[in-house]
Amino acid sequence: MQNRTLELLKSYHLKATPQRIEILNVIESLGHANIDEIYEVAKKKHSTMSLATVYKNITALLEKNILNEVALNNFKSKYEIVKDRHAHLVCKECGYVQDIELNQEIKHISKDISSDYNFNFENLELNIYGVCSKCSK
Amino acid sequence: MQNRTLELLKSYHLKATPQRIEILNVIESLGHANIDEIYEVAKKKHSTMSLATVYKNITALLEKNILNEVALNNFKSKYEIVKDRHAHLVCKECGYVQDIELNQEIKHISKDISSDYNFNFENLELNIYGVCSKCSK
DNA sequence: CTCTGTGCAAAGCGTTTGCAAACGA
DNA sequence: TCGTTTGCAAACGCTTTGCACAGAG
Repeated sequence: MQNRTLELLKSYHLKATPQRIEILNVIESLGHANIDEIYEVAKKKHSTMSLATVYKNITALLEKNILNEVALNNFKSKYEIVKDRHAHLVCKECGYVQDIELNQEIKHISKDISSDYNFNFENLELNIYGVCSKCSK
Repeated sequence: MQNRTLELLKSYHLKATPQRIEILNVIESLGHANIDEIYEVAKKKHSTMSLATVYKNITALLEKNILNEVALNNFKSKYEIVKDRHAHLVCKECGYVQDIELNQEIKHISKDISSDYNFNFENLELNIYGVCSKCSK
């Protein structure tokens, strides 16, 4: 797990319990994962890990902006470590999410919106749905 | 309700029941609505309308691509009548969703992606999160 | 007339909550 | 030591399902 994440935990007075660290490790290694995936993988290292613990931690980490929710059509939300702006390729078949770079043009949009629609911009989410190479075979 | 929608129902052999038409009317008039909102509003005209009917219809209409799901961070999914590409302004406070035009630049992205990532592009969803004018007062 | 759609009640799941014990700081 | 976190089990709420009846085509 990144040191930055550990520091974030400290700064928010969230204790670095083995369970919490394991959850963060799983999310980092998978890139994006839903509750069940996190639970299943984390349980391998931490046999006593409970689903309730996963839920409680996800909620806490979302509140502190250490994690980000990725709401998906047709699939359960996935979670990712907060990182710089990027877009998602989402496979409609298997639900796999892949990060791609967000090009400069799109980043501009935010400013325009704020003024055009009297909307207090915070962040932008671009999800591109389709079928991944694996599933289209 | 648009005639186009009625034709779509016919072409898919979905019966134009009063309940189904009312549900479509509610979604069209609200723009975007979640299950409960649809149920509450539709019930006003159709006092016998049941929640199960709403669920079943939403599922059927999604399958036929007459409706589109709008998955949201922190809120229940909303549904909209399928329409041309557009983006969403999403208020983090109240969950209100507003359509905005999707500019030309973004539409280009789709083609690039397909080749760059060996990804079979289908559609793109751009959600811009922030606080609406009403909530920022 | 046929077959889809509706409404109800029950079943099924995913998620949250309360609490006692464990544990990090 | 103190306050947070964990794990369990129960509670909760949303969604789905089965079935008999109604109704659209």
